[in-house]
Amino acid sequence: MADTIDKLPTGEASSSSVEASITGENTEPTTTTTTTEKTKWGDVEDDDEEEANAVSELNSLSIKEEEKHESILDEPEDSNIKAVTSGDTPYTSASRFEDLNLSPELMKGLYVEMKFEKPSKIQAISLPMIITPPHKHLIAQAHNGSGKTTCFVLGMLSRVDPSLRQPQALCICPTRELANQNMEVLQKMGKFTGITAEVAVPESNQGATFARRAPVSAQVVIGTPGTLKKWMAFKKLGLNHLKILVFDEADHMLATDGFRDDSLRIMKDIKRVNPNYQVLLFSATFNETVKDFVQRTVESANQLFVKREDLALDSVKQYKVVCPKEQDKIEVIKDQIMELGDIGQTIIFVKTKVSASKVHKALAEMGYDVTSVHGSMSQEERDKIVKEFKDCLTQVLIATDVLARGFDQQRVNLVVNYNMPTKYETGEPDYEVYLHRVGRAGRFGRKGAVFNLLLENGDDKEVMEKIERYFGAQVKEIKSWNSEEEYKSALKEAGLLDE
DNA sequence: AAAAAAC
Repeated sequence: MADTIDKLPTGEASSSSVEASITGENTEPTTTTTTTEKTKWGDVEDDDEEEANAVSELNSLSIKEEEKHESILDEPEDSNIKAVTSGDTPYTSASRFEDLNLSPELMKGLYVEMKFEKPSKIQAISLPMIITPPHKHLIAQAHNGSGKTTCFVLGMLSRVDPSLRQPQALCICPTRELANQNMEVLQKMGKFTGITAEVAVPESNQGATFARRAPVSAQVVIGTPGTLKKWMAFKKLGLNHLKILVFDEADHMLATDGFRDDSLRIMKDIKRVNPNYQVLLFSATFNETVKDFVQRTVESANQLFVKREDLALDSVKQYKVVCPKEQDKIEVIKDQIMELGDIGQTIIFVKTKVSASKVHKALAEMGYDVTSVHGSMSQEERDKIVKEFKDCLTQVLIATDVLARGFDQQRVNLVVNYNMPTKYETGEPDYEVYLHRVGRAGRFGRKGAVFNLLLENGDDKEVMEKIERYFGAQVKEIKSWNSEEEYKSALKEAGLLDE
């Protein structure tokens, strides 16, 4: 992870309003707090990082910060988060990490290693819910780049008993890259705690050596579904002391076209051994279908949701360009992006592994230095390409949706949709994937831009319109696909180019 | 007609 902190949005207090309502007996009005201190976001890893707050007195409920002025800072969590708590446990938003009763070792990790100053919005609200007994389940939605990772990583670390050398916390991720990235965050944040952790992805511990390996003694395990299932099936991962299970990108982990079967299986196996375990579901997106399913599946959970219209990141400007032919998309990338100079890093998303190779080849043949990642590459190759990009050794990365979710590289300022995201079965827009791709830019409130490259013929224009309508987002059109001036003014408007 | 995980 980068230790450098580049420009962080700072500014006067930004506030947002958070509503808390309660299902259950008590319905008390929420209290209002206004944040007036300066806000400074710490360097964030993947999806998030932050801290938590604590639970304070058991008064009524929670949490509400009303706000007035629009924030002048590009804070990703500027919009409302609707909180619904289950039962009568009162929670108070944590405005400081000190409110969370964390161990001194963990606090040191937050301040010294992570360089955090104070909890982000989602952290302030969710951490008390995660940490406070009776440790109810949590379904939490928050914006891309707003600090979700910190919520669940801190949640896991704070719940582990360091003296018990057994797996106690488990985190399931949709890709190996995300598992690795989350592990990096966990090790950094937990650096002074002595808590042990292990990644469970196919690449490690394989083949003949697997059968002979000792059962996991690491206290936190982060991995991908297949490998975790395998470890469990072979009794390498004991569940007896598991007290917390986290699903990163939870909507995808519980979608029928995602990892629902694996996820349900793992939940069931843990529940059989430990009925009182805690489940945390985190994602920036929960469409109505998945939301309904998870609400029925993870019962009596505390819930945090963001309205669809509030989900788009204000700091990331979106544009669309209609290209007459497929080849013109390559021309756009070549003339308008590769020749731009210094605007930070770029990710070009494509639909298939074959397109990834094609686009890569086309640009490479023109002499441009680009790299690409997709799921057919060897794990070593994937790791190498991703690491080079994270180390800023490469500027332009072509990727399939392997990297659509969760991938945290703060220097990504530009996202290009070479192909629009659509659902496999229906051809309908994949709204969630679109939002996640956009979220690869503008991490933690940074400025960014998205160029959607649409083909003149076909469904692209309709797909784009539906996405605009769905999020109520403003997507400006670049009228002439080959007009350098238009791209430049777009990038200036997005704040990526100087006047 | 697919991205991803992994058997």
